[in-house]
Parts: sequence; structure tokens; C-alpha cells
Amino acid sequence: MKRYNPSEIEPKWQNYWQQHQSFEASEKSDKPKMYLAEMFPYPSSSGLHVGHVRNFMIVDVLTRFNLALGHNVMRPFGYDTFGLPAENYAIKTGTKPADITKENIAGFRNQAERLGFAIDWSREISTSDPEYYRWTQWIFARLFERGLAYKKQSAQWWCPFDKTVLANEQVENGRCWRCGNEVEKKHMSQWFFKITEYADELLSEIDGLDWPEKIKTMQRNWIGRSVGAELEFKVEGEKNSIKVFTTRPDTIFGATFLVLAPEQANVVKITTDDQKAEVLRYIEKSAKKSEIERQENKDKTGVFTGAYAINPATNQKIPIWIADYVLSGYGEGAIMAVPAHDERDYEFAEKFDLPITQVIRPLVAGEKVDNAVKRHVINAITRRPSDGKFLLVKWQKFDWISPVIGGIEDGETAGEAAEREVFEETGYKAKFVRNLGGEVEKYFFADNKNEWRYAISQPVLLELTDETPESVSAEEKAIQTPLWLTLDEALEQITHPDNRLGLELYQNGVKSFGLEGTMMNSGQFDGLPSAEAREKIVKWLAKQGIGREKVNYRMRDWLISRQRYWGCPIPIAYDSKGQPHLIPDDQLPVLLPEVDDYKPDDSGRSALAKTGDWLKVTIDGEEMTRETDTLDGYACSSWYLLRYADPHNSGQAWDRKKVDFWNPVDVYVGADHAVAHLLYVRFWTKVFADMGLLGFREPVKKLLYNGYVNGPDGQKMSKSKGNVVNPLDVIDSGYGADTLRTYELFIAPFEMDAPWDTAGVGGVYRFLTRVWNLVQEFLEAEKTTLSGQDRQDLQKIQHKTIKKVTSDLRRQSFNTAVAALMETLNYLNKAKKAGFDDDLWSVLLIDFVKMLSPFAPHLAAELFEQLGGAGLPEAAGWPEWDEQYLAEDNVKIAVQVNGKLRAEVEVATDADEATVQAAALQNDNVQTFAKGKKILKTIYVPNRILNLVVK
RNA sequence: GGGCGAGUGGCGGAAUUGGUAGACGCUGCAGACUUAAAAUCUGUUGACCUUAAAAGUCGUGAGGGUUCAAGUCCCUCCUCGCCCACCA
Repeated sequence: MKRYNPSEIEPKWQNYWQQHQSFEASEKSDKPKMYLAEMFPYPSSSGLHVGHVRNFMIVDVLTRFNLALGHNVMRPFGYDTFGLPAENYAIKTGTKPADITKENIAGFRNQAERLGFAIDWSREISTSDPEYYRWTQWIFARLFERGLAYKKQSAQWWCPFDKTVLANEQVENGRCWRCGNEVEKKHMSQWFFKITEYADELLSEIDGLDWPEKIKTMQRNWIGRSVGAELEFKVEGEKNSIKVFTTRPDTIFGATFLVLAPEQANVVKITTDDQKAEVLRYIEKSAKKSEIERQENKDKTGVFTGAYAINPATNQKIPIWIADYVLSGYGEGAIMAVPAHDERDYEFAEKFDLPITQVIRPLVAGEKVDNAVKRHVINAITRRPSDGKFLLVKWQKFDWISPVIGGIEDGETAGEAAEREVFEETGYKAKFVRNLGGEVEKYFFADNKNEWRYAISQPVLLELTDETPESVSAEEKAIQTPLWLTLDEALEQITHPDNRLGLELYQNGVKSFGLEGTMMNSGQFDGLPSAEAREKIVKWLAKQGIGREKVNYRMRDWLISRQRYWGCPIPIAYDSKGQPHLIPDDQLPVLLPEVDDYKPDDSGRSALAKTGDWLKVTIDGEEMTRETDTLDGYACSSWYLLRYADPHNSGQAWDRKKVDFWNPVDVYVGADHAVAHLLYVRFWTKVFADMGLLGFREPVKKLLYNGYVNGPDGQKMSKSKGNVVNPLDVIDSGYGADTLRTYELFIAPFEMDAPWDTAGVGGVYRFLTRVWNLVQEFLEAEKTTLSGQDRQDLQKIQHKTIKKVTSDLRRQSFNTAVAALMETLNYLNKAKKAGFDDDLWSVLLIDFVKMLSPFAPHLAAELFEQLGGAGLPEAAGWPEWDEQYLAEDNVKIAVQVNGKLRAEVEVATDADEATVQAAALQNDNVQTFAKGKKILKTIYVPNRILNLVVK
């Protein structure tokens, strides 16, 4: 018998795929299209390790599965080649980055081929190829024309080691994402893409994406939309006024001082002579302060400017301070400080002894305010210790949502009470979604007799439905457990030192209270609910021309210039006045010039600045100087998914017909870039759609975010930890690519991290060997004819497996699909003892091999050929199951007595309850527990379980 | 501080809608083959109790609840992981 030898069959089939161009995709097909891609890799010199290759394996399984299902599958491959590692290596060794890159690509391609990936190699692209970056430059030009690429002087993150600026997304905990050194702020003139123009659409369309919730949440947080108002404060003795952004304009009567960021443009202008020296010293000091210092030490610091502003609500003079807790890049870089209702302002006011005015008091029992919102976040309180009555408070947590107050009935859960309250207050029927986190907030509030009360709140999330309102009766609801709190327990908590402090602070009216409540100390607005006052105050200020509604985003524009050599040159030149001009399209690409020294210096300019002649360019008869910055690598990777559809087009970036045929990507797989890359790709797609270059607005339909394979020690694989496992080593050690692939998909669900386990690889190898041996035995055996029952059993297992594996693959449950194949093989190895029936077994084994082919394509192709199949298993179609074979004559029913499993009885499928019960009562063990007792009730789930309730 | 996840044997993990917890694999143990070892094959492998066999008790981070029935639903608590973090 021939032995399973991966080193023999794997090269054979890899050659076959190559020669037959088995995976080349074409638009000329009437099959439904399916575009699958992984996030393309940066080809490093050390090659791929087994942690990297997992997302390629996932895409490969999907590719081969969908091919077999009869889809027209496009699965391309490419390389994200611009970037620092190649350049740093060039600096060290003097090798050209282009040469290094070429070598690394060859290494990556070799690895991909030896892993047996089903790739359409005719679509191989690389972002540093002039034929590719020519179009990256073309796209830059179009963005420039639309005003979406602009140059701005501003303070930016600067990595002193890599000597380049970085985007916000590339600064991780105050450190450079590439080299890990601390970054600093540097004032420079830099290129930006105006991603904020698309912030609203980028945010709102997240909801409709079939992406992991985690990624969607991260994107939402990153965009960070907040609704509020922009208010103007006159500076005493100056013409100018200072604009501030706030989400709580309702607290304006409590604004007792202003704070500007040290970098804010107005600072120097308004500072009085007395304070100038101190202010300048502070500005200098905070510029030097690294991000890490700021994060580690959040103690408030600041300096008085000597200037005063006028609070437009109270007409009082309020001091203007500068402090680095106000960020220059957000809003106007200035805030109105309301210490009574903002914790940070409170801390600052305490430290520098600034006045604190309370303008909102917490809600009082019985107070009601308006509502009518689609989504509420509601905090339900348990009950007041005084009278034992439950109380429900709902306060605004997002944007302009209004609070309601009411009672929780005994026997209601917080969620139910909230549902009922919302109905009573709004007429909307609300559905309880879930509790928000396990944290319970404790706080004090004054009731309508102005007595201090203690309460516990629990946030719940409700969703208002569009159903016709109908009365919601609490009695009808199942009684759930309320958060009972006895009087004693509540009193114990009220006297707890932590809470007493809170009580005192409230009684003194000074603790910052950031929630909704009722207006006080606010002139004509007193007594109004804060949410209502918020809108009225903005209108009031708007009438005077000093306030307006405003939406702000946490997200900043995308900084795209880099002072490095190995990137896509920005197609811009400057005239004698320093105005930027586009390099005309017919002069693209702007090729990266050859240089001797790649090293950036401290000039803040890239190595391109030292190229002499290259810098000169004539546009429309005028001599100009070229831009020496290159583009962020993320720009290059923001459109490659489109280029794959039309990779060799030399006349345009892509042919819209081809892109509209293949894109958007049906499934995109990756394990990194949760925010930056995925947000940029979405941004550009929307821009291209607005330009009429394509007919869709979201680039990726489904996103799969896979976990890593870690080292045997459970740590993330890295060269420095010495726990790297090279896939080629695993293949060459005799296991082969099929074992490696199957193993990586078998060890854990694809989205989970899993440690590399050498013994586990052996187990998968044994499985594949047993498959091979079984087929050899079948081919060599003398065939027999099987009896009816044996035939039926085999067919049943065959169809059961097809059903299981197919549905597992459809829901991306690769590990259980492999487990199902293993289980089936174990069964077949026992069943073979009855002899091999030729026609039955050959169909069965061919189906088995087809199902194995997404995981172990070489072995599957080889066995498929041995079994007489023509061509590749993927081309022969995916096996289908027939429910008729799955029908069982008899089923085993679990019999429980009082909920405990006592026996198993075998009855005819779909037997009625009486029959099953009779059979169950025949059972000795059931008798032991049921004898002499009365059967109160039986619960019967057909074909599954019978539960006898006896007493 | 905010947000999002997750806790199941010695290990990786399974249980798709509340319905027989621990599929599949690894490890360990026992046996077969072998002069021997490796490889391979067979059996076994949650804990406890008892054993001739059958059965029984406990068991999915902890505690409570709902239910005929809970890994799954509800409440409280604990632990871990990831992301964001002075965003007004």
C-alpha cells in the first residue's frame, strides 16, 4: 500500500494549479460572482509565520468552498510594499528598497504557493509598483481638485526616531506604532485628507454593515460624534470674542471661567503684560510635555492669562485661564468651565480656588419632562428606603434625550418598569433590550420635601418600537426579581463613609453633577428640565448672534504626508510664491528618484529634498519645486481592493464596469487595522462614488476578524520572543501544507486566538493519514455487496456529514466542520469491517474528499484522482444531502424524572406522548424514581426528551 | 474613568432555538504488535461514592432567582482580556 507522502503530492498539485491557471477569475461567467480577499500583507524580510497565514487560510477555505458551490470566485493577492522596514533596512545596508521589496515579494509568493493557496496570480499587485502608484497619485490629484486634500500648518505628532510625522491613528499610547519611541508635537505644514467631511456618513452607515460588533463599536468611538453648541464669549476690552464648544449649553449660567488650550491662537493676544512671562513659560512647558507624561499625570495645571471674558448669560466678568487639559485639536480649543457640573472643571476650580455655581439640581421625585425619542437609555432605581417604594429615574446619557421620573412597581424588573414608564410617558411601546453593564450607581437626591434620599440606579437599554401603543399591564408580566433593598441595608449604605462624603457634597451643593436635572440659578430658565432648557438657551443665544447648534467629531482629518523616502511621492510642486500646483496627469507617475542616502535628517524633510535636479519641474512654462513628502502607506492601501478588479489597466485606475462587477468585496478577512485602514477604505469608496467612479458606497460587505495563532507559550509570535514558527519548517518537517492548514482551522473558532501546539499538529496529521489509508484500502480491496441495513447506515452517515459540514462552513464554523469530518472517518473505519461495497463506498469517499478539499486541497485532489474523479474536486461541485436518508425509524428519547435524567428509551420516530410515556414507565430505573408517586405532569419534546413530574 | 467581550475537564475547545454538558483533537493511563523502541492499532480518560454489575451524588467563575428543565434567561458579585481615554 502506498503511504501518504505530502512532500510528493503537494508539489504535484501546486504545479497542476499553476499550469491550468485553475483559479483565474473572469467577468465572463454566468455564475454568481464572489469576491474574497484578505488584508494584503506587508512583505517583510523574515517572511510569514504561522500566525500570519491564518487569515489567508480562512480565505482559502472560503474560496474553495464557494468554487465548489458554483460561484464565480475572485481571490486575488498583493503586497503593501511601501513602508519603513524596507527603508530602514536600506539605510543600514545600502540596498535599494525596491530591490529588497522584490526579494521579499518572491519569498512571500513562494510561501503562499507552498501553502497551496487558491490564488488568481494574474492579479498580483504591489503598491510600490509605478504602474500602481501612478494611480494613487492620480487619486490624490482628484482629491486635491475636490478640496479633499489640503495643506495646513499645525502641531502634529512627530516621531524623533523615524523622523516623520504620524497620523493620530498611528500613535499608540504616546508611542510610534512602528518603532515604539515616544512621539512629540511639532509645528509643521502638512498635507491632510478631509475625512471629517464624510464623518456623518461614515458613522451612520456603520449600522448596516455585516461586520463584527466590536469593530463597529471601535469605529463609532473613533468618529466620536457629539452634538452640542458653539457659544461666543466677549473678551473684556477686546473686539474679538472666544468661541467655545459645549454639549451642555444649559449650564451656561454656571460657567465661572474660560479655559483655553495652551496652543490656542488667541492666547498670546489676550494675555495681559503682567501675566505674559508666566503664560509663555507654561506654553513652552506644555509643548515639551510628551503625550506619555500627560497620560500618566492627570493633575490639573494651568495659568491665568490676566484677561476676562463676559458670560453672556449672567453678564458677569469671568477669568480666562490656559490649561493643557483642554485639547487644541478639538472644537475651538477652548471651553467654558462649569465646575459644578463637570468633574474636570471642578478639579481645576478646586485647585485654583475659582468660583463654583450650581445651576442644575438632581431630579426630584414626581418631576417630569418631555420625551419623544427613538432610543432611550434609562436608569432605573430600586426603591427609596423611607417608604419602601420603588423609584425609577431615567436620565439622558446620549445627546438630547430627556429624563423622566416615575415609580417602579413591586414585582417589576428594572427593564419592565422602564418599558411601562416609557409607554406611560410617551405613548411609545418600548422593548427592553438589555442591562447596560453590571455597575450600579449610587447617589443621593432630594425629594419634593427637600429631604435627602439615597438611591441605587441601574442602567438599562430600551428600544422604542413602532407598534401601536397598547396598555402594558405589570401584572401580566412574569414576576421577576427586583433589586430588593431593605431599610436596614439602605441605611447601612447611607452611613458608609464613601457615601456620606457624597451626601455632604450634595448638601453643600458643590460636587459636580453631570447628569440631567432641573434648572436653578439660571434666571428665566429656573425650574425647567435641563434638556428642555438646553434647546431654549441655544435659541436664546442664537437670537443674539452668539450661539448656534454644532456637531463635533473626535476624529480629525487624516494626516497623509510623511518625511520618508520609501513611499508614494505626492504629485505636487510649488511655485515661487509657495502655492501648491498639481503635477499634470500626463506627467504621472512622479517616479521615486534614485538617491544615495535614504536617511532623513532633522530638517523635517525627506531624503527627496537632497535630489537636486529631480526637484525642478516645469508646469505651464513656470519652473516649480517638487513636494518632497511622500504619502502615508495607508493611502496606497485604501484603493487596492478596487485595483484587483482591473489590475493591469494602464489607461485608468480602473474600469468602472469591472469594479462594479466584482466589488464590493463579499468577504474581507483580517486580524488588524480595526480602525485606520477600514475607515480609510470606507472614506475613499464614498469619495469615488461621489465622483461617479463606482456605483456603491461601502467597500466591504462582510468582514471577518480573525484571531492570531500565538506561540507555544501563548504569547504573540515575535522574533524577539523567539517563539516564531515558520510554516515552511512545518511543511518540510514532513507534515505538509495540508496538515498545517487543517490544524490552524481546527484548533479554535477562527475569531479566537489560540496557542500553537505541536502535539495537536500531530493529531491532524494522523487524521489525514487515516483518510489516505482508508482510500488506499478501498482501492485495493475486493468489493462485496452490502446488506440493506449496512447500506442504510452508511448513507445516513454520508448525508448527515454533508449537512453538518455544509452548514458549518456557511456559518464559518471551520473547527466544527473539521471535527465532523474526523468523526465521520472514525465511523467509516469501523464500518469498513463489513466490507467495501463498490458503488456505495466510491460515492461516499468522493463526497468525503470533496468536503475535505477546502482544508486539505492537495490530499483531496490526489485522492479524488485516485477515486476516478476528473479534474479538481472544487470543479466537481459540492455534495448535496438528501433529507430522505436522514429519516430515522427509531429515536432514543431521554427520560427525566423531575428534571433529572434517569433513562433513555428507544421508540419509533415521532411516537406520540402516550407511547413514549408507556415505554418510559417500563424502564426499571424510571420505576425506581416514579413508583408509588403520582404523575402530576409530563413534558414531551418530540424526538428529544420526556420529563415526568411526579410527587 | 468610559466602551466591548469572555470565564465549561489536565489542555485547545463542542453544545446552532432553554431540552441527554464535555463532540472532535491533544495529553495521560492500560493493552495489542515488536527482541526493543518509534510508528500504528484497540480500549479508557470531569470529580466523588460504590462496584460483580447496575445505579447514585456533585459538576459549565461565585451567590441567588425564574422554569417541568438553565452553560444558555433574570439579578448581584468576582476574575481576565481587548479597545479608547482630560474630546468639554
